[in-house]
This record gives sequence, structure tokens and C-alpha cells, in this order.
Amino acid sequence: MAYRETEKMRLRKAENRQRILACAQQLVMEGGFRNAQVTQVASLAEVATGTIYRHFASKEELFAEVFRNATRREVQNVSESLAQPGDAIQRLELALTRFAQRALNRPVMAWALIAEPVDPVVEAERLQYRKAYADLFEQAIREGMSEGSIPAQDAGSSSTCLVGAIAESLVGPLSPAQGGYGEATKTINTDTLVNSIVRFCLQGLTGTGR
Amino acid sequence: MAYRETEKMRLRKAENRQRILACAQQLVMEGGFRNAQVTQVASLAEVATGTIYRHFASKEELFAEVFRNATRREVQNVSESLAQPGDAIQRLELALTRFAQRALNRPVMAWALIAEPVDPVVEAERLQYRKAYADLFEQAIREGMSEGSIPAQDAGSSSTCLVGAIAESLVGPLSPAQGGYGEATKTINTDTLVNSIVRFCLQGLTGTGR
DNA sequence: TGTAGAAGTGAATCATTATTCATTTATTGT
DNA sequence: ACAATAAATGAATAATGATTCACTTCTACA
Repeated sequence: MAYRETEKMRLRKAENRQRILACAQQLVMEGGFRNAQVTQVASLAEVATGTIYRHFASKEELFAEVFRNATRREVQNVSESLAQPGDAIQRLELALTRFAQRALNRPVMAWALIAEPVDPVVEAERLQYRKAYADLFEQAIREGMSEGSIPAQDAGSSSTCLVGAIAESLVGPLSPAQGGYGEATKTINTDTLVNSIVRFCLQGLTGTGR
Repeated sequence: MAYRETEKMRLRKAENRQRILACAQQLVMEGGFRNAQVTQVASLAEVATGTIYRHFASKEELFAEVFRNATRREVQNVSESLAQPGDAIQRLELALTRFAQRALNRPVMAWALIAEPVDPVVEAERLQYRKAYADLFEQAIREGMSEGSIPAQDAGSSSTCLVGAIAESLVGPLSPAQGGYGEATKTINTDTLVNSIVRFCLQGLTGTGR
């Protein structure tokens, strides 16, 4: 008798899987989920269409994983911002600012994650992902309430409002229908925009202008 | 020679067109855009598939019009709320409250208008529709700034934040993935939820708790 | 009643993509 | 080298649904 899966082989398979994911992600980054077809992914990854299905149960699963990966990084970033030193307000300010700036720097990907119409499985991921942000914010708000920097309130509702306010504020600038920001306008308005959003959000939380 | 379009005929055509629109809307109200196919619309309206195409250039056009109609009513409602007597804050409070309550009363339609993934033409309508709300809010904020009930701020950014905060707060409750609100929970939590959202929004604008 | 023109019909067609699977190619241990 | 097994291939198939169009039915008017 003969074939037994060897370490080398397991590694190669893992690499292929990774490459497929990376290529799928690249396509999303370039043109959103809409023009990332299985065939495209395969040809970019230099494998046959059928190979994709050796690694992923369906297109939806593949792209759900792409979504999760892209998202994990963003959530991680927010999480780290909220773990910096400072009171809850300062940390939330940092997190919101960084989130917005990162989105504006990778507009197509951000739009795909935040607002692009996607199929139901990916949409389910999106709901989770928004929930993940909201949970992080909620935690920070609770901490603020304990330490006294944020007045008593329904932390859950407030956190959802934060997510919504920032997401909506980015949709316009990010939306390809609007052409996104032109390169020229970009650097000029980004900071002002981010400032206004953050101001509104913090004020919504604290009831205090700065 | 013979046929000349008569008044009676023009009327009948208009009625058919209307009926098609109404049936399409009904389907959206029942199951969102996703399960509103041209064939379904035709059969519900008791016309042949081909007839749809006598009245609308394409499926996308048809549903874009459905979207516009549904939307017009909502925007109208907000507009009316903002035209009530009272200072800007009071009027905004009314508008936000009514908007949220109406959405929670027609959850499937609201979800379709606010958050369901839709094709690009309808998505373009959605952006306009969100813009329409934002514009109304922006106007009210400006009035508030003039009359002194709202402190100086970027009215444009703030209005977008309002739209986002309220939309996001509704997505969870409305989303069919979450099953929407169960009937039981519905009446219990609706008011609390709406209150929290509105509180956050007004505070975001004014920097003042109530 | 005849006929020119318009409206309505719905089965057939087209378009787009995801998915399959019979076949080929690679890998492993004897 | 060979047998046993797994991985890779990609053309063919399947599925979904929008759209068309040759034909039928209806309307208006002389």
C-alpha cells in the first residue's frame, strides 16, 4: 500500500488555500464583492475552478472567510485603540478616529465591508462584525460610566449609535456611486470630516462639547 | 384609418401601471426585494410577464420606482414632523421618534429600504433617500443654530450622523437574520429603544442631557 | 364590418455564474 | 517500477431569472 498524507503535502495544501483567500481578497479590494467571481479568483490564484471547491464548500463560504479576515484586522485595531492608556473618552476618540482614517485610506475595501450589497451569508458576517464593534464600544462606555467620565446611559444603544454614525458618515465618501473622494479633495477634507464625526459621537455619549 | 389613443385607454394603461407598482410593492413589503421576481409581480398583478416590460424598461427600473414611492412617504413624514411648531430640538425629537416608530411597525419594508442588499440601481436610490433625510435634518439643525437652541457645528456632518445612528439602531431589530423583534418583545422594548436613540442623537447635537 | 394600429401574451431564449465530475496528474511507500 | 491514494483540472452542466418577440387579442374609427 502507498499514499499517506505527509507534512509537506499538508503544508502545500494550506499554502494553496491561503493563496486562494489572498487572491479573493485582492479582487474584493480592487472592485468589491460584486466583481469577484469564482473563476476570477481561480485564474488569479493560478488554480483550476474546481480546486477552489476542494478548499471551500461554496463561493459564499469563501467570501465569508475573506470578509472575516478583513474584518478581524479592523476590529483588532479598534480593540487595541481602546486598550491604550487614558480615560474612556480619550480611548474612544482614538478608536473612532483611527477607524475612520483607515477606512478612508482603503476606500474600496471599506465600502465592501461596510455598505456594499452582498449575498446573505456575507451579510450575516457583516451583522456580526458590526456587533463586534458595538460590543467593544459598549465595554468602553461601561468603563467610562464606572470611572465617571461618561454619564449613566444605555451603553448598548449608545454603542450602536456610534457604529451607525461613523458608518453612515463614511458611506457617502466611500460610495463608488459618488466616485468616492477625488484624490484632490481627499487630503483636504478627511481630517475635518473625521473631526466632526468624532465630535458628534463623543458629545452624544457625554453630553459635553469639548 | 383607425386607432387613435383615447382617454379611456390612457386611463386603463395608467391603472395597469399602478397595479403593477402596487403588487411589486406588496411583494417587497412581504419578503423584501430578494424574493420579488418579475414573474411573481406579473402573476400577482394578473398580467403577463411581457406586460411588465411595456410599462417599465427593466426590472431595476420597476423596483427603483417602488423604492422611490415607499421612500417618498417616509421622507414626507419626516418633513411634516420638522414643520410642526416648536424649537428645532423639539421638532427633531418628534421627527426621529416618528421615523423609528414607523419603521418598527413595518419591519420588512423598513429593512428593505434601510439595509437589504439590493441591486445597483436601487442602491443608488437608497443613497439619494438617505441624503434626503440628511438634508431635512441639516436644515432643521441650521434653524436651531440660528434660533440658538443648537450650538454652532457642521450641520452637514451632524445630520449624516443622525441618519446613521438611527438607521443602525434599527438594523438589528429589523434584520430578518435576527428574526426581527419577536411579537412579544416588540411592544415592551420599542419605546425604550427609541428613547435611547433619540437621547443620544439630541445630545450629540446639543451637548446637553435632558 | 373592416382594418389599422396598439396592447397583451407567455413560452422560448439568453445571460450569467456557481458547481460538478470524469479524467488526468502527483505523491507516497514498498 | 508499481500500486494505491489523493489532488488538480476545466469543460460541461445546472440553476436562476430577466428579457424578448412572434403571435393573438383588443380598440377606435370610417
